[in-house]
Amino acid sequence: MGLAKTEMFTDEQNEISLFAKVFGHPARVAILEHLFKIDRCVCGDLVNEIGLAQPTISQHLKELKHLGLIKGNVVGTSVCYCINTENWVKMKEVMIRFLDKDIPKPDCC
Amino acid sequence: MGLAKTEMFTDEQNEISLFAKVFGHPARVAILEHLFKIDRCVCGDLVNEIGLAQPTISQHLKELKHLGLIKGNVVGTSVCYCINTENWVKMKEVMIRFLDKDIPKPDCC
DNA sequence: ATATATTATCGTAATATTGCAATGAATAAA
DNA sequence: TTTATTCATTGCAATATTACGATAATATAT
Repeated sequence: MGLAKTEMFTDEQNEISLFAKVFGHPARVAILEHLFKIDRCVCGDLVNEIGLAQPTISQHLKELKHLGLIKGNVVGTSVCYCINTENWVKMKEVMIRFLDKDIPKPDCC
Repeated sequence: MGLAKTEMFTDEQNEISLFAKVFGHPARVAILEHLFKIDRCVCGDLVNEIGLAQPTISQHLKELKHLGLIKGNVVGTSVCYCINTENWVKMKEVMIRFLDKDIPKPDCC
């Protein structure tokens, strides 16, 4: 059905999957890496930087913003985007808690 | 077109997005967490544990296996799955390098 | 007011994902 | 050999995602 049955999972499992899903496209990874690299806020040169069409970039930005990982401020006719550092740190804690489990004995089967 | 243009991104960006995509469904998160929890290898009780139909679980397992994050050994009529610890550590390094960037100054825009 | 620039939204086509019933393959037990 | 058990695979329907052209919305400049 193309629809994840979220009701049968814990809130944490659903949260992890939502964060992971937004990282599940290289364009969004590239947008985030560029925002980190230039440190200060950014506007629409993401289109030039990445090479996808403007509506496509805009759509990816929307998803990142919707999850709270970036912020966008209107500056004149353009929009300045930047990392939402507070939420990024929270997300990082959730994801690292998931990734950083005790490793079981090797060759368990 | 529903098709990511992977050729315009770096290998690392594509790798990150592939790992993230597999975590982008709560069932796969739940499978992995259960495999970590019971520490020793696991077979088909994942269906009971999670509550999705057997073909659905089997499909998710296939994706996790395809990415190398789990291993599966045939034991009689059942199959024992476990974390592929070596690859998990490698994946973790890639993901944490992505997540753990220097945080820019707050309120940059 | 008009023109320009920038970004968001809408609509649409192509493809991917999710979930499961039905079925198949393999092994173990009777 | 027959039957039961377990898991994989196939096929399909429903939904989601990706990408972009066209267009709307907003603000600035002339």
